[in-house]
Amino acid sequence: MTHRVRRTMPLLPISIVMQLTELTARQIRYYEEHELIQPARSEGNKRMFSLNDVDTLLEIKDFLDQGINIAGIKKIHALRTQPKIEKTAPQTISDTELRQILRDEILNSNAFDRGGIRQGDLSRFFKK
Amino acid sequence: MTHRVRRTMPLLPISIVMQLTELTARQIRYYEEHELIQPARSEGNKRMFSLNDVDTLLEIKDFLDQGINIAGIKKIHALRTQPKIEKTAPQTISDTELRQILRDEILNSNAFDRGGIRQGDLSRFFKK
DNA sequence: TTTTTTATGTAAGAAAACCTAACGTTAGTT
DNA sequence: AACTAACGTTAGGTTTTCTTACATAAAAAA
Repeated sequence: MTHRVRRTMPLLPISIVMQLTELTARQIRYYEEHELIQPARSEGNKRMFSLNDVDTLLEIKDFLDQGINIAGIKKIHALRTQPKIEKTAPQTISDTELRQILRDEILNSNAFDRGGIRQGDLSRFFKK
Repeated sequence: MTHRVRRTMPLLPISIVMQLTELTARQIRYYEEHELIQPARSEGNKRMFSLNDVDTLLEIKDFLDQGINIAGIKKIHALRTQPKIEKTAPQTISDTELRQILRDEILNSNAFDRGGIRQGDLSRFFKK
């Protein structure tokens, strides 16, 4: 009967997530509104975030810094969670959309002199 | 400037800690009152717990189940955080106290048929 | 260059969560 | 019988979070 804490367990209130990600509450809610994250809710309707949610938010932040817009990030997420291309279900991403995303990526890839391209890696927050 | 999340970082509100430990808010506050834990506080004075705090609470729960009282647990904690016996600073634990603690331990050690004697191990909550 | 859209800021009012303080309770101890 | 330890419970107040709505700057589109 012992439940288990995982990276998917809703543990953190929005105030802590704000600290961890340096995002405002408005931003976090906006990203949820656009279905980039789906934080759990407490009984009283308060958002409760998992470590994975924080990971995703850090990733979103990184992508936004790279000039990719929310629509683009949404597609990228979709591509990752459902990367199998079945012939029964045709892809919802048009060629033009995909090309636009990639073009944005390339155009902005060296706009800033940043280090690695690891996005949304929560592990960098952990010491031990 | 990147801050880091550690096991000592205050992340969790009391409601989540209640779920993780299956303790009531009253119990948790009571243990703090008796200095078994020292959770951080938010700007607005709300308790914020670290993973280490949760660990400690699980340990406290285990000890209480074993029949050790709060005073005893407090001593045990003190013995662990300051286990060096300097001749300059004499121990504050009397022999009678120590014997009482050990006697309680022995008397209750097989009162229930439980498995290992690992106390307060948060790691058992983590899957990956 | 206007117009629209995107990604936010900000404010208001309500509700949930948490706080301290205080008194009640129950099982053990003295 | 009286006391203590370890809570439960209630009350009133404060903090945090919620939704909704309107404002805005910069970028994109027309």
